[in-house]
Amino acid sequence: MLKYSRQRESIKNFLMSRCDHPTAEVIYRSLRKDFPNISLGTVYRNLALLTELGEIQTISTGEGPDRFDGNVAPHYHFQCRGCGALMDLQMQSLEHINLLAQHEFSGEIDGHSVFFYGRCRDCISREKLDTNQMRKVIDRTDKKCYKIRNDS
Amino acid sequence: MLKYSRQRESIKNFLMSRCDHPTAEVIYRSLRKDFPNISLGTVYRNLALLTELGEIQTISTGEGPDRFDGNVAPHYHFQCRGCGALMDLQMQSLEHINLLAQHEFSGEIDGHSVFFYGRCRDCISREKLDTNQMRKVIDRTDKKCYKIRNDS
DNA sequence: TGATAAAACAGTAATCGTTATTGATTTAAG
DNA sequence: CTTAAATCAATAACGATTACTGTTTTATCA
Repeated sequence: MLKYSRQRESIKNFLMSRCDHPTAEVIYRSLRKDFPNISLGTVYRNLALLTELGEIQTISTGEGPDRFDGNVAPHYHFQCRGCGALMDLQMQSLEHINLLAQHEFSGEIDGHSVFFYGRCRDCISREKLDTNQMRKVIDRTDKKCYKIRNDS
Repeated sequence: MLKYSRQRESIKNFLMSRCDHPTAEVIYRSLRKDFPNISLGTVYRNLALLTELGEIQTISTGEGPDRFDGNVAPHYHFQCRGCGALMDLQMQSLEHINLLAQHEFSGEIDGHSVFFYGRCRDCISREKLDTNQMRKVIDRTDKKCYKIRNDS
């Protein structure tokens, strides 16, 4: 039987308030403001539990620690080769690639995971700066944190 | 300066002889037949070096240890949810998905990684067996180990 | 060849991210 | 309010990988 816990609720709320897919460590450091005695193990345990319940998503990037996503609506991710930032992509579903993969395959394909790589806008700006001998930044647009809707 | 090493050559040869994307541990255990004193650190160091040189590929599955692939020609992988086996897929390139991802994105997308999931043929057979109260296997086709050509 | 320097080695300790264990605390149901 | 189970904090243990150390191998050049 699942019992309520303030720590778990707080972890979920924190994740839903962010779009940068924080690590367990980042969540831990933030939650210590509200729960000075919370332990990293509690964070990991609840992240695993919430993932099992389907309330959040665990994202394994294959480089460094896992990232966590409060948005369980299907969507794809981009990771910047420059700064490592992980961000959501607004794009259609790629269901059709399952059929392409199935075509010459003897097993049963029922899903896929896709990551896109490249440079984020900020790193592109920074590179231009570097090649221009650190010319001053004139206008620096802020990073947008858009939400992909869960319902619809 | 890069110097020849028998251990490194052997690791590369071993990887090129297989299509099951072994882990460092598996490579290590196999190489101990030829090099009784080889250390796991040597295997890891050379796998990292060979990857850097572009002679092999490191595959991070996000579940358990990394896998290594002697085939650096671009191709996609399938992982079985039943037995965890990682296998090559024969399918066309998915270059076009980069454009789909780029469409509403402000950075620059230059690559992707795709994994497919499901059940391999062997696990599907095993499941049928289970539901049929372990009826005897009549004909069991062997696992094929095909090679995707590096040249073309 | 033999001497030399750099690279690679085996062996081992350390690191990182994560999971498991323990005895105390919190939750929810009677 | 009692009780049992779930959760907790603290900490130890774990698996995969990397770093360190002193020795051996490789390639260069005398």
